[in-house]
Amino acid sequence: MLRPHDGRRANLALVMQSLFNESQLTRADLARQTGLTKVTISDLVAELIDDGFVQETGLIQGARPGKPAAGLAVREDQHDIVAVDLSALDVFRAGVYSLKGQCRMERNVALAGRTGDEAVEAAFELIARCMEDADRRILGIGIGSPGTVDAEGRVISAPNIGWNKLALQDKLSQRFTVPVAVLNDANAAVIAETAFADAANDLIRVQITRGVGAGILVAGSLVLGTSAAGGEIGHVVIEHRGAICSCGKRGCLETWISAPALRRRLLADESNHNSVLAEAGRRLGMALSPIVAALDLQEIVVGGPAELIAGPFLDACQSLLIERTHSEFRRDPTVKTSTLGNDAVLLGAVSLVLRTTLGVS
Amino acid sequence: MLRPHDGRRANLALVMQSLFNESQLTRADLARQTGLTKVTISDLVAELIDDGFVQETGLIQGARPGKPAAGLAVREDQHDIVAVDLSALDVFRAGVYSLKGQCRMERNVALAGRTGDEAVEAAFELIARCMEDADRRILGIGIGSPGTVDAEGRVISAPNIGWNKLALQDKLSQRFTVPVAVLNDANAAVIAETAFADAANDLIRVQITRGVGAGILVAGSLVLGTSAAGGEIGHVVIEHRGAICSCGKRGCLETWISAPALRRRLLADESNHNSVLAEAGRRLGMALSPIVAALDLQEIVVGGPAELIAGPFLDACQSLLIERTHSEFRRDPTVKTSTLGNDAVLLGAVSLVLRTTLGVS
DNA sequence: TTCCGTTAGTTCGGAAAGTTTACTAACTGT
DNA sequence: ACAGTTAGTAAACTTTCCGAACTAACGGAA
Repeated sequence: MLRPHDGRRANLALVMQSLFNESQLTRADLARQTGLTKVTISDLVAELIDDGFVQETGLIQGARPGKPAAGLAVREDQHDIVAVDLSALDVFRAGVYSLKGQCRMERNVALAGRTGDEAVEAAFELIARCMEDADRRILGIGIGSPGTVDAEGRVISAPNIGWNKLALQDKLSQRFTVPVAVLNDANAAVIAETAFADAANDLIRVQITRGVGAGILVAGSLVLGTSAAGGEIGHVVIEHRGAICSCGKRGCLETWISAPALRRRLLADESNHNSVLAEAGRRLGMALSPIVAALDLQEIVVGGPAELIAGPFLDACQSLLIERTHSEFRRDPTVKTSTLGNDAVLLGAVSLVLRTTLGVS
Repeated sequence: MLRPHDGRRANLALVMQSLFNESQLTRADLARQTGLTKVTISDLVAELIDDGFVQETGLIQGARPGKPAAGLAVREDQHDIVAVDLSALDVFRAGVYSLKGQCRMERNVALAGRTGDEAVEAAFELIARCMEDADRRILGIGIGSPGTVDAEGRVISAPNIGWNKLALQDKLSQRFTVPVAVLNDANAAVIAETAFADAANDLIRVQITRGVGAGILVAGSLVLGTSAAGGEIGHVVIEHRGAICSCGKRGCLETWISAPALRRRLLADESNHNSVLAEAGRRLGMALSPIVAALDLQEIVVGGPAELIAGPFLDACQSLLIERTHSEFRRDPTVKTSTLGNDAVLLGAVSLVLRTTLGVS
C-alpha cells in the first residue's frame, strides 16, 4: 500500500539524491530538477534542515538579475554511519563513516576461530563499540555478510562462519535503536562502486578471494534472486575437464580463478607467469560473456589481489569478452579493477544505509 | 517526483492486481490483502466500478456470522486491448483481446516485402482496422516489435524490417488517442509467460526462430539494458570453433541452435536425429548456465518449433544446466517449453498494456 | 423470540501533502 | 527611477488517506 506519507518520503529522497549528486544547489535548482513546485521544495528542504541532513551554505552571488539564491548542501557534521564487513576470514571489520563515505573511526576484532553464536556475539560487541565511540548521531548500521542473505537481512547460509537462517538484521534491530540493513558482501561491494566510484547503474562486480563471487546491478537494483543466491557465479562449471571443486562438481569457475587456485597455478608454472594469468582471465571472460550479453552490460569491475588481477588477467578477460560478445548494436564492455581496494564492502555498507534510510543511491 | 495522485494510482493498481490474481474478492478481503483501510478500499473500488474495470458479482452467502459480503471481480465486458506482433518475417499480426487475454478478433496483414516507412504504414493501417472493428472501449495498444526497443518505445534498430531510431510509440500515440506501449518481441513474450502461463517472476524465456533471442525478468522487472539490448544472447560465442555467423563472429549461439541451423544439421546427419538435438540443447545450456547462476533463476522457458525443441533438445539443455549450476543452496532449474505457442508475443502485448495502464503484471 | 457477538461496509470529520495564486525580497540594466 | 527577472514564502484549496462511529445483516445462545 502507499500512504501519503510514502510519497513524502520519496520526494525527500529525491531532494537528497539531487544534493548528493551535486555539491551545491538552490531551492530553485531543486524545483527544476525534481519537477516539484518551489513551494513543496521549500517545505521539504525545511524538514531536511530541521533533521540535520541539509544546511544552507550562504548566498550565491552571481552576475545575473534577480534575488540571490541560498546555497544548499548535504550536512556532514550531524550524522554518521556504522559500516561492518564480516566477510574476511579471520577478522570482523567495522568503522564509523560520514555520509559521504569518509572513514572517521576504525574498529576491528580478530575472530580467532569463533563461529556460530560466538561469531554473532563478536559482531554485536564490535558494533556496540562503534556506537559508543561515535560522537555524532548514527543514521544506521550497514552490514556486509558472507554467504547468502535474503531481502529481509537473514543470513540463509554462511558455511565458513557456521551461520544458518540467522535473522541477523532482526536481532540487531532489537538490540540497537537505529535502522539496520544486512546485505551479502559481494552485493554490498557492487553498490559501493556506483555510489563511491562512479560506476554505471548496470554493472557486475566480481570479487576474487578464496572463492569467487559477484554482485549484479540491473538498472540500479540489486539482483537478489529467487533463493537469495544472485551473483553466485563461483560454482558455475566453465569446462568439465577442470579440477574437482569443494562443491563436488568439476571445473567450477573457482577452481580456475580463485586466488588460491591462481597462486597454485603460478607456482606450478613459474616461467609462464603471464600466460597463466591470461588463461585464467579468459576463463572469467567465458563465464561473463553470456551474462554481459544477456544483461547488456558495458562495465565489469573486478576486485581482488592486485598482483593477480591487474595486467594480463584483466586484459585477457576483456579481450575474450569483446571477442565473444561484440555487436554493432552495443558498445564493447570494459573491464576495470576496483579502485576501492579492501574497503569496498565497508563502503557498500555505508551506501546500503544511505539507500534504506535516505533513499540515496 | 511523486504527487498524491501517483500514490492513488499505485493503490488502484494494487487493488486491480489482487482482483486479477483471484477470481472473486470482497472489499474486506482487499483491505486485508493490501493493508489499506476498509474506507480507502471502498473509495478505490467505487472509482474502479465507475471506470468499468470492476463489477459487483452479487452477495456471497457463507455459513458464518456477520453481514454477507459483496463479491467483486474484474469486469471483462467493457474494455479490450489491441495487441500487435510485428516480429514475424512476412506478416504483421494483430488482435483485439479481453483484459484476461482472450482473443476476440484477429486481423493480419501480409508484409509482402515492404520495409521502412511502408512497413510503418502497414502497421498503422492494421492497428486502425482493429480500432475501428473493436466494439468495446480500447484500454491501450500494445506492440511487440523485432529489433532493439528502448524504454521510450523507440525501435533503435530492426535490420530485417529496415527500421532505425524509429519513435514508434510516439508516432502511434499521436495518431491514436489511447495509450500506446512498444516492447521488443522477446521481452513481450517473457511477460506473457508470467501473466498468462503462471511462470515465475525471475525468468528467462528463450525464443528459437530464424535467430535466437531472449527476454529476462528479474524480480518481475524486464531487463532492458544500457543499450536496450537486454536478452540479446543470439550472438554470444559459445565455442570459437563454430561456423561463421552473419554477424561476422564465429561460433555464435545462433550458428548452433537457430531453427535454420538446427534443420541443416538434422538433414546432414539424419541417422542421429536425437543426438544432434541433444548436442544443440547442450549448447544452449552452456550459454544459459552462467546467466542462471548469476541471476539465481529457477525457471527457463523456451519457445520455438515444437518438433525441434520438445524432447531431446530441452532434456539435454536441462541436464547440462543442472550439471553446471547445481548447488546445495539453490533448487535446480527446470527448462520448459512455452505453452503459449505462436501467441506469446501477442499476449505479451496484452500484458504490456495491462502493466502500463492498470499496473497489473 | 430476543439479544449479543461478528463481519461487511459507509458516513463524517480530520490530517497530511502537494498545487495554484498571489505576494515579498533583492538583484541587473537602461 | 523603474522595468524586468529570479528566489523564496504565505494563504487558500484539492486530493487522498485514516480513525471513530455508525448502519446493515447474519448466526447462535438464553
